[in-house]
Amino acid sequence: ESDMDPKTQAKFELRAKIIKAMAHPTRLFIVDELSKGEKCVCELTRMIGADTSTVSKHLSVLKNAGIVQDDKRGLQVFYKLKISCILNFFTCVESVLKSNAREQMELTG
Amino acid sequence: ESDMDPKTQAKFELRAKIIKAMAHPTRLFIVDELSKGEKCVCELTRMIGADTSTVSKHLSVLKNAGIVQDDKRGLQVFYKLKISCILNFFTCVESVLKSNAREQMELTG
DNA sequence: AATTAAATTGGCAATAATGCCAAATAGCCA
DNA sequence: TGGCTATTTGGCATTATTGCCAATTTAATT
Repeated sequence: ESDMDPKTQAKFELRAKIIKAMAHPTRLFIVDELSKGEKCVCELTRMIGADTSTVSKHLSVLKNAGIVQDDKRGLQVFYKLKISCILNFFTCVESVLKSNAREQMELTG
Repeated sequence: ESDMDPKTQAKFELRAKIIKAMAHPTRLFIVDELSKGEKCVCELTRMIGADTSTVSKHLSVLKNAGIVQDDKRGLQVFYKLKISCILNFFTCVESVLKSNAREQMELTG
């Protein structure tokens, strides 16, 4: 009866996992920063202002999803974007926000 | 010291909210279906095979984010996509998945 | 008015995500 | 080796998300 058979379900779960990896303000910030070039965990930690372990875990979520890749050089681990189309997310999210704002304006007058 | 001042924080939280709305297999399925044309809650419920209230709540998450819009006609409420660039998400997610699969292949041999 | 169908809302238990601390690991250098 | 720095991992309390049931709302039909 339903169209969400196990195969379809699995397909969308796989896709959701990738998007879920982006669905956090800190991780969006990280992706935004990495779009400008690779950075080590220490620098991202400084920028974000959270515990190193917290940042490390956010990075592992992104890495696990296949969005970033790491490169250990000496004591530091450098992260960089693996898939740049991820940045298109921002463009679209921007237009959703713009549309929402316009709507708010119309309601407020 | 940190770059994540309250303003920047708020900016990324707003963006995360939109992406979070997409970060669920059922909601991705819904967006995918709506990309083919508007559908009523009843039809989506049939396709998904979950409780009506569950589907309704998923729709309200998408609506709240500004991704879909509803239109009540008689007994039914029809939902449709409000922002079509959302579909670009799928394209990029697809390439992440493809890249991940390729990597798996290389590891497996 | 009563019934029925479609959808939303409230409530709640189960599960998942988050972020800190503490501890462990890895690599450098004296 | 010992100490130091960068990072990851384990553990855990707090909070958020999810999905079902029950109850309510809305609109059509008899």
